[in-house]
Amino acid sequence: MSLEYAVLGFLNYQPFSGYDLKKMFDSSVQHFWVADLSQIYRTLGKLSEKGWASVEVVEQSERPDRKLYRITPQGQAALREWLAGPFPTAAPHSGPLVQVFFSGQMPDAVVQAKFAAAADLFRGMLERYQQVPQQVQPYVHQVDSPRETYFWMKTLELGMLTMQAQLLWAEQVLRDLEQGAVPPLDPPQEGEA
Amino acid sequence: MSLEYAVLGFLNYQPFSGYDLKKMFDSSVQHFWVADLSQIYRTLGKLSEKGWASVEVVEQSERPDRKLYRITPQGQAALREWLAGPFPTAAPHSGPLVQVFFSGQMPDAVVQAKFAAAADLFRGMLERYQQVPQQVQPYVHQVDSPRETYFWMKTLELGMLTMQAQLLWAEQVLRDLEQGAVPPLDPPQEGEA
DNA sequence: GTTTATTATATGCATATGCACGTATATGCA
DNA sequence: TGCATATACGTGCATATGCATATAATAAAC
Repeated sequence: MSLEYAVLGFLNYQPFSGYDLKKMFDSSVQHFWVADLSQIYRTLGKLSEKGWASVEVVEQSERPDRKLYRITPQGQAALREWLAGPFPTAAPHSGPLVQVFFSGQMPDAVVQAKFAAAADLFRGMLERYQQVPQQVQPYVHQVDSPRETYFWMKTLELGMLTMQAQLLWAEQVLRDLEQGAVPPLDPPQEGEA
Repeated sequence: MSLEYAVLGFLNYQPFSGYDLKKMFDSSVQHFWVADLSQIYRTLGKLSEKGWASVEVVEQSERPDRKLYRITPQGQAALREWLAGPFPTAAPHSGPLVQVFFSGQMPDAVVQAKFAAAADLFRGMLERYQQVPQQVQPYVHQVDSPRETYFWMKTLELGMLTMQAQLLWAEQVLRDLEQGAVPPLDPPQEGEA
């Protein structure tokens, strides 16, 4: 449901085609919302069905036609209503933490490899997050509102804070493993002895 | 997909009925995986279809019959394989952050109310997390493995760290709002003037 | 006395998402 | 020549999830 309003939020800045929206998503909110292109197209379809957006076909020679979507007054009203409403709290579902929860069933070597990979992954994510300001730069100029920029940066800040926390947490497990601070597997393995 | 392995992970400790699994989920992994009862039943069905779990109907007088699910050797193999495999990285989708991202379109009063509510929500979550150790206590005794307990507690620790970070972050926005550190809305409103 | 909660299992339906694939044109690279 | 990539729009299918609802018995609360 939030994708609908994310798209609406972007359309409230300026008209977009689905293809351009995908770029906008990838360069601005990738740290908290990864949007599939097909999902964006489906959402745009729903928005125009509801009358929350209007479509204009822009013909291009040498390139496929573009469909420019523009937010309607009804769309703006719906967006405002949603933004003023309660937080869309979703139940958490973390696959990685499921693995961590049951990691005690694996030997140290496997756990070590897993957390080393996780730490690398977190470091990579952090680096990508650090590039977000440059990536949104053109949009910051286009929208040209310090207030918007403040909240955009706030979402990035939270992403970096939590990613940093996850990295530190994984590194702590790695240290515990090195120092023998993780209780050992009771039955060393099964089979040979 | 991870739910399947979460259920399998619990079955690897001891046989469970769907109803009891729901209680296990709610008292141990609620901070990173909230499971719907119907979803648990469906997953158990799939597990026994695959031969990863066997079913035993336990008849009870005065209560509905229970279906006790037991992990099979194939199930144990599948679990081990998954646990040793890569992290199941899922694309992030945060509805709340979508709202924050577009909050600049709302006046200060609305934003203030939203972040105050968010901070309250985060505080409530933190309190619930703090009760998890007591809630898992019986299971800690049953499973009786310091190694398992270590990783169980690690997931809780990460949950508390990130929740704490979110709370601090929301309180910072609230302070910015109070101190006028958030850039103002350009067109005060629309309509009257 | 009636409603609600607890124990216990399940189906049905709407919606969201991911991934594969299909269509079409033009450019650049090997 | 062939293949990948960028532009641009989608459909189809499998799966996951949430919520409502059905069934059925007992016990407690109002």
